[in-house]
Amino acid sequence: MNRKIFIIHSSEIIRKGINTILRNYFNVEIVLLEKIEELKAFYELNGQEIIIIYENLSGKKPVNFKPLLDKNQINWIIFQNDKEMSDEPLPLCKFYITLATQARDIERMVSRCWDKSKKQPRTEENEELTIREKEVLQLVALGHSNKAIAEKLFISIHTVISHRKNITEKTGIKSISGLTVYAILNNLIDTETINPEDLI
Amino acid sequence: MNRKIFIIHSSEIIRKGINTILRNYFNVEIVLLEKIEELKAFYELNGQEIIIIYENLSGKKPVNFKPLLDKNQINWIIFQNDKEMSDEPLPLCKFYITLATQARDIERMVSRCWDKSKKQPRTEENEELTIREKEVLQLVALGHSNKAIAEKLFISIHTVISHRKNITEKTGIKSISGLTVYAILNNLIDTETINPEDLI
DNA sequence: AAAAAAATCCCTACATCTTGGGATTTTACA
DNA sequence: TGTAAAATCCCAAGATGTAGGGATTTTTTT
Repeated sequence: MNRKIFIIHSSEIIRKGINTILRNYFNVEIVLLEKIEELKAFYELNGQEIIIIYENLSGKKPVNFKPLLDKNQINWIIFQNDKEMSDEPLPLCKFYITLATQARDIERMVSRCWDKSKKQPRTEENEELTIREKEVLQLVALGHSNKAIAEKLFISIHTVISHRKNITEKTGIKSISGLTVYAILNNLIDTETINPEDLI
Repeated sequence: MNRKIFIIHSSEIIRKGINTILRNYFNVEIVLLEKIEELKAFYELNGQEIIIIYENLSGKKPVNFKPLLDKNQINWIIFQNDKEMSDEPLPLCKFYITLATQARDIERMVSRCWDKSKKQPRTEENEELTIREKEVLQLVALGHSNKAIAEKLFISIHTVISHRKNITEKTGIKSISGLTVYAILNNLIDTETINPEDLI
């Protein structure tokens, strides 16, 4: 099931702060919105698991998202300024973020919102890349097209595509930039010696 | 001259939010601190150009950093909660960040802090990327498609393509992997904190 | 030698990116 | 307040990549 996190807050600083914190822990799409109204643009999101983190400064009664996104499994986390806690209990929400909240607290809150359904399996079958796959990955990270890789390795483009499919499957990384970072972290290419401008 | 930005704020959310915003615009070291006392660990920093962004919530009279870091050229920007503006004028500081401050405003403030010392020498035909171009480049390096970038930035895909054309022209880098390496080397993305598996 | 794993090759339909043209509106600055 | 730069938007054709199926031949391993 597709998962998303919406961060709705009027302050760009806070939006980006929470985003930075969550990005490190959760491999899901995070959408930053300034106003609740912008959620309307996502009406078509049905049947998704969603966490909404939204501000409730000045102690107002918080919005109930249920009718807004009815087909989705949603949980929400309320961002509340320390000093302005509402007196009334907040509906369907057990989690609060305050200005002072630490990264690990935020991470824990989001985790709990999802934990009840299921933890990411995180298939660590340790699917090592084969030699050929590493060669292909290296060339991908060096900026070569499938066609160019085929020529360089004296194989057909179909084979290259097959290898890339396997690489994507094993690493779980789809994007070229993700693969590039992976290649750097796994010493398949070297940012010290390689000039980005050399990367065709 | 070595330049640094210190962000001092008790809230991790805000520290990381400002950091995320500034990282996109300034290729300098940014240090995040929770308390002013932690600045002491940097006493040895002499003869540097420093900007300190620190919180002054609850309208207290702000700290004067001058004696603290005397040998440095320092400027500071005060983080002030909207609702709690101090009545007395703040010394030597013309810039404020509030909760509601936008990325562009923060960037401008920091720019102005440094602008007065010296205008960018405009070395060579300094084909600097614009702010928007950097934003797009960052998202490219984070693995997003043009379409996804368009949605994320609330612009049309045509605009994204335009920006990418300009980026390619200015940097001379065509491939996504090359742009990713460029982004890493220019601190637009951070391999320390970003997991390649997060790169969609 | 049989089984398993790796490497090779092929296809189609569709999605996405690139290239090479534009044009208009906003914003910054002098 | 006018100008330049930045940001925005649009099109079409062709290139390239992706997703989903396969299949065959080499190597390795047991």
